[in-house]
Amino acid sequence: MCGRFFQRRGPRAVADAFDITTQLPNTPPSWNRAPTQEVLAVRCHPETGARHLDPLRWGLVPRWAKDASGAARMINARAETLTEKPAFREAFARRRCLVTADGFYEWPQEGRTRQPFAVALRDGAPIAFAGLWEGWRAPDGSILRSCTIVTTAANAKLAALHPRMPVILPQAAWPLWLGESRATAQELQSLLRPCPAEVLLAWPVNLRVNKVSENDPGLLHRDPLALPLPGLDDPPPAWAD
DNA sequence: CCAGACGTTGTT
DNA sequence: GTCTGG
DNA sequence: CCAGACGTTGTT
DNA sequence: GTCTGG
Repeated sequence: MCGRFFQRRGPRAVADAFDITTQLPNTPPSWNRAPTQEVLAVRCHPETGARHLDPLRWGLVPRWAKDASGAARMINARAETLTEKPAFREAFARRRCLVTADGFYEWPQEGRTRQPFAVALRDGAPIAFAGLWEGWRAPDGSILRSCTIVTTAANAKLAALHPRMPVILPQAAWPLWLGESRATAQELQSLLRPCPAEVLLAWPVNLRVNKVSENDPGLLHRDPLALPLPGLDDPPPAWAD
């Protein structure tokens, strides 16, 4: 699944990677983005067609929610049931976005020690998670914009860590998912599959990542005490501080 | 009709 | 809001 | 996802 | 155990 991720790049670099020419938010990089926090999402403005990079709260709050407190459990949406679930159906049809990241964390289920792993693209490129967003009107009249990350079955690489993984969309799929080019629900659904195992790296990282308050580049360092796991990788050399 | 849920994950 | 359960 | 709280009364 | 907060 995807319950924690990291984004080493700042808004400027993210905007460059996603061809954003509109105004930039000042959301700082983070090595520990957690549910209920701000994440950076790419959205296509329905009228101008322009791409925007916007801060959204991670954890979708449906329009009909009475308060925003239940959001922490709506951090993921299963790709297989997007069209059925009342909480996501409308957003899937009209409010899709790309949640930007440089990688994510997984905590393997089996095992006594909950050794966290980082997962990233082998080439170090920015990641676009398939996302959905919603606007929720708070009692005071303000609008809370929130989002969720779509999950699918794990590929061979991640199956050792977890049965589910976030949907990572290739650049070619971005216009369709963002609604910049017309797509049927079936076409959109076909984008929601696991990315190829070969493009991913996974390595054990510092246990400090468990604590949301810990947030520095050192979280991504390989944990020297981690037990061997089939298909384990080394961190990208460029990331060793 | 009204009331109440509306989500994901994984657990023994 | 919209659907399900009673 | 993990970490941390989880309660009321009345007391000094 | 289960819920909330980050």
